[in-house]
Amino acid sequence: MSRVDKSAIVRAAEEVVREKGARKLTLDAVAAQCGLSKGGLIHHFRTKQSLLKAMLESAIAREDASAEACAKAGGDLLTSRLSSIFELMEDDEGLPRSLIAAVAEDPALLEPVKIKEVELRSEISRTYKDPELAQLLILAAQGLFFGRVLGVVEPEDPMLDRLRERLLMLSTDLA
Amino acid sequence: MSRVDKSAIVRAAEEVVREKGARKLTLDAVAAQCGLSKGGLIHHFRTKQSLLKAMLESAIAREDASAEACAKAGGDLLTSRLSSIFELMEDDEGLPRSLIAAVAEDPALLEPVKIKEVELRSEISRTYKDPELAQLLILAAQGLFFGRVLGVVEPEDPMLDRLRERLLMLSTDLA
DNA sequence: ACAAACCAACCGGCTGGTCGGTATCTTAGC
DNA sequence: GCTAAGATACCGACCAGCCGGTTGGTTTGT
Repeated sequence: MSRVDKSAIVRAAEEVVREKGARKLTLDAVAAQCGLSKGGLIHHFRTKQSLLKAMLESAIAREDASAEACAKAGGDLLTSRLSSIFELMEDDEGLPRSLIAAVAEDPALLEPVKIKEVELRSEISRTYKDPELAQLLILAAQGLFFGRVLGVVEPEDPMLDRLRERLLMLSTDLA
Repeated sequence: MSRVDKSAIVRAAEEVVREKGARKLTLDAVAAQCGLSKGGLIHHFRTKQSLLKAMLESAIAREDASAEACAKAGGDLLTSRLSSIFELMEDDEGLPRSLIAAVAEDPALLEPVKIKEVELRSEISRTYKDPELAQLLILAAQGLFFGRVLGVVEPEDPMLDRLRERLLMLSTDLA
């Protein structure tokens, strides 16, 4: 066993980005955050890129899990996805932070995100009578999400709740 | 007179980000791009932060000008804003690139963007009977916009045109 | 004993920014 | 109109700190 595992390192990296910004996401900073030497950190992730990749994968997995949980609870595709986006927003901002860090470092790292997105779109096209409108609802949620990522939307903004309500309403109308 | 002016430097910086990514936006790279030595560049922008700031301001000004032009042509507030977002997307990606570079370097640089956003929101609340729905339309366009910034939406995607049509339709319905 | 986990010192390249100088332009006084 | 003087634009060598990654070794678990 090890004192820390990979997921703890990923969390530490997210914490660093949240506290100091994507530009300050250095191996030293991550190592310090999880009480490891840089050498120890490198033992787990041989390059910084591989750490970024793990951060993205972890965030994607979390979003998928969240959407699936909502789907299990009876929500349709659109509602599940919308809920998971909002959950990510309220939650910990792990994905957004990872996104910024990754895209700044190397845009190619976003490939898995892109693939997920394309899958979602085709799934929507297959499921809904009016796929464009369904798309737009997802996009609106994502727009809000990015607004929070960039810090242009305050977390406490009451408008946020109203918009979520409205989106979920429109979503059930569509089903 | 000078061989190059500040706006030329800003354009060069955008070009660097577009070609090499936000992480490679270095003073040396920008200097090379506009045929200047680093010393010459520093003469115009004393720090990298001030260059980033100028990039953001330039991008914001461009978007405002675009929206205003559309408003002059008879569009209402929402339609104008939607059009300007789509125009930015097709155009040169100056703003998106600047956004990424800035947020990676120092999130505080986004303050002016945030202010603009808040203004727009209150303007929408004042103008429309159903401000939430108007908000959602803007957000959807922004979501699309960020999708392009991150490279998860292809520029040639035919869906893009359909979504734009749809958004503009919904916008005129709302007016 | 063997491997995996971890550490601390170190290195080379990059990057933001400085510095001392040169070239080009502007202005003033004659 | 000409020139001296000051300002502005620009150059390129240089530096100090940072950062990703290496290495050679020590500890820890089995």
